[in-house]
Amino acid sequence: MDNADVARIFDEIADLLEILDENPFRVRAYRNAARTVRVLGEPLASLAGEDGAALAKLPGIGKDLAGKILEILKTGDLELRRELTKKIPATLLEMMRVQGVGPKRARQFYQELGIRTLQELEDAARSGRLLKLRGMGPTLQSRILQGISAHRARASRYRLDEAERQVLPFVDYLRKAPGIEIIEVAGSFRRRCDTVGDADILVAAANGRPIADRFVAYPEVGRVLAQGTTRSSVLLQSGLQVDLRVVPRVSYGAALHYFTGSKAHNIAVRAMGVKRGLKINEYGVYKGARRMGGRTEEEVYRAVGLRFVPPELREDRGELEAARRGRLPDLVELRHIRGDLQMHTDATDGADSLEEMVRACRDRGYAYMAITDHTKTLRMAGGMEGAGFRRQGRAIEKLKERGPGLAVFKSAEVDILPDGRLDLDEQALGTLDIVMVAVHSKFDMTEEAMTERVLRALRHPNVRIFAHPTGRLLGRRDPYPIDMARIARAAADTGVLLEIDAQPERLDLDDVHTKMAKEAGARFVIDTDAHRVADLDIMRFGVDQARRGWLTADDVANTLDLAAFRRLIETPRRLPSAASIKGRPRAPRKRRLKRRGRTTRGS
DNA sequence: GCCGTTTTCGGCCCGACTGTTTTCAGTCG
Repeated sequence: MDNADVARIFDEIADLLEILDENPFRVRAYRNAARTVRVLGEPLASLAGEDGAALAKLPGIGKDLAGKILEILKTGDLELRRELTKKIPATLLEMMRVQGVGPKRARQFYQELGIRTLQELEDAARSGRLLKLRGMGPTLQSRILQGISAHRARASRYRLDEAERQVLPFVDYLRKAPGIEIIEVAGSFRRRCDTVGDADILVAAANGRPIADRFVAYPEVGRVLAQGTTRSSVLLQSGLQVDLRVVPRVSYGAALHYFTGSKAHNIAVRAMGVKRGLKINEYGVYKGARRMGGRTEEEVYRAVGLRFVPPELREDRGELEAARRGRLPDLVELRHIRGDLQMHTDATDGADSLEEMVRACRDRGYAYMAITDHTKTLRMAGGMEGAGFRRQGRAIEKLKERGPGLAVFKSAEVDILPDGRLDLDEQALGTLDIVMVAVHSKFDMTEEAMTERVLRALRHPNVRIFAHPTGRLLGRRDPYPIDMARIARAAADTGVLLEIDAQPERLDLDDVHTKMAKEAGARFVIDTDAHRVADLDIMRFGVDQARRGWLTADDVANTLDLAAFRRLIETPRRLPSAASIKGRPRAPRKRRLKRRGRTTRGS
């Protein structure tokens, strides 16, 4: 059982308790615990110990929930969950995923009509049986039918780049509505989450009516879910839900803060307001009837004694405590990036030539770049043997004579073989300026075996960068099992740089692992893994994720100027320490103090 | 079920829209 399994069980219990109309704060406690567990960088199992005392120090997890985590880790399930599912079939939970069906209606369907599954609900709605229920009319019944078909059709979340392609043209269209003073996309899109569930467009305007009218008339709209003067929602034909909010200019900052979220961050900020006798809502900050601010986000934060928190950090992962202490990180920006360290050419699976990639990097103003074609085991990508890299090396040398306008490093994305050896002979490795390693095969190993495989590769003295460390492909392939906490400690120990791969379907490392690895002392590179010239422009997605992982420019090696970067890669790497060689987890660090935010070092 | 610059007990964020209801419950974000 890993962290995600524990989180899933806690969420399931929250749903079941909600259907049973239990104390809503108890429900929230389970949801909070699920969230804490889900964003925890290291495995619960390594933190648990015998009595779970360290678990009870995690935010939102007390003695009881710590015990339940231990129970899940030991038995794979919870007695409480089995008890609850005796009263309420777990199949009701899928019904609650349908828009318009919440805990009350799910229970009503089950208790009064004996409906247990989504299919039974659809049958009942089609035959009109739902109309017998109190509070249920023909409109709701057909709305539920629509919700069921949308639920079946929908891709659950969109990658950030896919969401951009849909939302930005919509914003351009909406911009032409009369009376718009400001328009901006908020929500997880503004926080630059790797995937987006729905898009929130926020508008400042005196009169919301004409804006809502234009909003619902957008040609790509498939269905209008709601339309009001301040809030409207549509479902695009693609399945993406887009919400519109219109507020007066004077409330714009409070509304932007609120609709940017995250929900957990907002709740925490509002709770801080409550302690100061303030009410914070999307229209402003109020003391009694007196308005204290809300025109800008800065005013909202100032009201609760905080500095402005960049949207990428607003996940209630310690940013409020850091803001209170004036220790928010000065986040890395796209303009800090001086070079791109992973890209492919037509020598393997890239589309463009060496010369074209070099010219494109120079045109983007970089000071340096690295060519990282694949090694031989990756046959489907046309991986090369040592001879191929020597040939490419000569081509790079020749190019340099013509003065390409930036430094071009000879590199390779070397496969880590299943036993941890590298897929390139020592002689060829020695000719490269930078050795990057990655896993591309045999993903089905155990976590222990995969971790040892990678650790062995990282101990090779030539290795500088570990690329896309978990191998995930958003929406297509789960990360392979690997103990990232151990990998991060080894990276910190040896000076191997961890990659944040900017491909929107990778974004690997993700934000949670990045923050954890930073706290372990690791450093990073952000690169595009470009397979054609146009891919070089996706660097910004990698920077977004790095920011979500709390990285500053100092944490990212390819923000160094050429001279400093050259020194870094020409300095022999640190040898791994004994602890790292044995792969033994270090003694638990003194951390995870009770208060949220104390888990992160200042930056 | 958690938590403590009011507290170890009594709180726990806040508002909009819809459909059904003659005053509000349910859902959603």
